[in-house]
Amino acid sequence: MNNIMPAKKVNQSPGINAEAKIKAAARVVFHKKGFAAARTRDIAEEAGINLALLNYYFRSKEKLFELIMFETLSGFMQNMAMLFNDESTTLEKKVEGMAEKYIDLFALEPEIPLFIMSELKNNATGFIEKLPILNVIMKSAFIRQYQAAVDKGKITEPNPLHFIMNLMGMVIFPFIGSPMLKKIGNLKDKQFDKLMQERKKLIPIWVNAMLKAK
Amino acid sequence: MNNIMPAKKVNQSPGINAEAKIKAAARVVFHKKGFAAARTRDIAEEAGINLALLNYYFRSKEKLFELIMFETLSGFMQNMAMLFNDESTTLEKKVEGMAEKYIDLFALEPEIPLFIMSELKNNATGFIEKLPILNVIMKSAFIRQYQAAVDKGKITEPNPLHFIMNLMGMVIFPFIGSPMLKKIGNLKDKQFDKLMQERKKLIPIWVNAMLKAK
DNA sequence: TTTATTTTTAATCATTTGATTAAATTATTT
DNA sequence: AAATAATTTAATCAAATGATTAAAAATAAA
Repeated sequence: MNNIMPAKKVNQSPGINAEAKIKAAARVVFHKKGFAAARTRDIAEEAGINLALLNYYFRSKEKLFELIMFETLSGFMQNMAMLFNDESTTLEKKVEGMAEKYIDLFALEPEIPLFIMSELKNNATGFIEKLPILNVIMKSAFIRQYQAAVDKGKITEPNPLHFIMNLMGMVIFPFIGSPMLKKIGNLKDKQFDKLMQERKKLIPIWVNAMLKAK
Repeated sequence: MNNIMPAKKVNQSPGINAEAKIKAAARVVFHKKGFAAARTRDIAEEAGINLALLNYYFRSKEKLFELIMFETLSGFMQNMAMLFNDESTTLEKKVEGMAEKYIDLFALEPEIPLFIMSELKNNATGFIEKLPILNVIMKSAFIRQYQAAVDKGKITEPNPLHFIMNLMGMVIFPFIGSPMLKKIGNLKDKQFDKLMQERKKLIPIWVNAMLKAK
């Protein structure tokens, strides 16, 4: 049969690279609807291509999803890995970096947090196990610095996981709960965005205070 | 004479029970998979009833979902409304109450937070608009107490929405991010549960420190 | 009992949806 | 240009899925 993987090719005249258009469309649709609610026809329409092309280039909805999921997860983790393993910065600077990088990222693509958390719960293709970064976080420079600060009495809570939960909760949750939060605060999108920008500076201050609380 | 004792399916539950069984099963399946990924056949199987019964009692998958969603949301909001509007307790006590009630709730049903946030994003049936509670939170006793504390200089951040985001983030996010957090911390379910129990006491301490940070 | 009503089931329908095929079109190579 | 290869499309398939129907079974009413 003709289950031939298509050759890469420079495509110039009619529409630009159809494969790239499908991938970009898949990213949009999957992020917006999640795997289960996304239809291949949605993706084809978003990409402006014939439905058969999707299977021609990516073989199946599952394969295409795995690609998008892996790229999305990698983008998400890259920031974390960089910041956590930077030996040259203080704990405080790492928190500032986390807040700034992630709020910038999610301000551009607000659907990423809920997408990642939802699809990781299913973990249909074992994504969690395929993320080596997660295994080394607890051995990162960040964790060593945290432990040292605990030993010196500069941080009250000895378990760094609580700290990670709090930091991620403060940074990520507003994007996950935005529909509810916008309703509670009667916020337009612009006002919400402004709040998120404020949080880039506020979260490090709050976190600093928390670390010394007892 | 009627000596026919039909030993057919006497032990099968009667009808008024079937409706309740379907509803309970729908709650389990919808919470676990979300609306899009849940199949009516999943629900029928979970309930141990014939598929046609689902439509007989609830007319459609959508109608059944709306029922479950509404009940789940109401349960979620009830705690919040009670605590926010209690004139007799201090801000600090309200925070303690929030942490305790919600962690207890989510420890029993850990899928609720992600379920609610995911389905609210779609907001297919306008759930958000149908929740009057959300409209009155900003006029609650909690908010008045917050503003008073800001005026007295006891709280640094003037916008109570930041506070709500932080509190919800710290309480709710760990349940939303549990697959990732369990992997990072190499935690078994029991260890994770223990961390959540710890947070009932820790969150009020952290929040207290945050409020005075500057 | 007998009749009527409610509940349950098996079978089936109609639509949706992921995927395939064969042909048409476009591009590249000779 | 002719031949070959790559890309795209229209048409269709097959399975999944929400929903319906008609009949059977159980229950209540007479």
